Amino acid sequence: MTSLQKRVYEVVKKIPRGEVLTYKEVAEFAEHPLAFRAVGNILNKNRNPKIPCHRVVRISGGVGEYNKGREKKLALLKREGVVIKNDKVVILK
DNA sequence: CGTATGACGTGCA
DNA sequence: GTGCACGCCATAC
Repeated sequence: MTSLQKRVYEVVKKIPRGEVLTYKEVAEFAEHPLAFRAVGNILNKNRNPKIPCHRVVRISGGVGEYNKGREKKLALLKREGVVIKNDKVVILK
């Protein structure tokens, strides 16, 4: 269990329902701004249901991948109130 | 220890 | 808007 992994889990765990963070944001919050690549890896290997990893999307708004399938991720996000436009997450700034 | 791969991002043609 | 090359970090072999 690396510290990065711990931080990533902490951050992702704190994502409010109906909101999403980008891999880059998660990396920033985890104090490893350049490790967004590793963030994806960590989340991919993660099988902990306490981690809402489906709330982590691409910076371009794309939903990205998911260990249970992109469609599943989309469905979960929609169900939680996230607005999806043309298979892309609408990130309001 | 070097290489390859992956839930990614950026830059450029 | 699309496609491709490169860079980044962690993990698997």
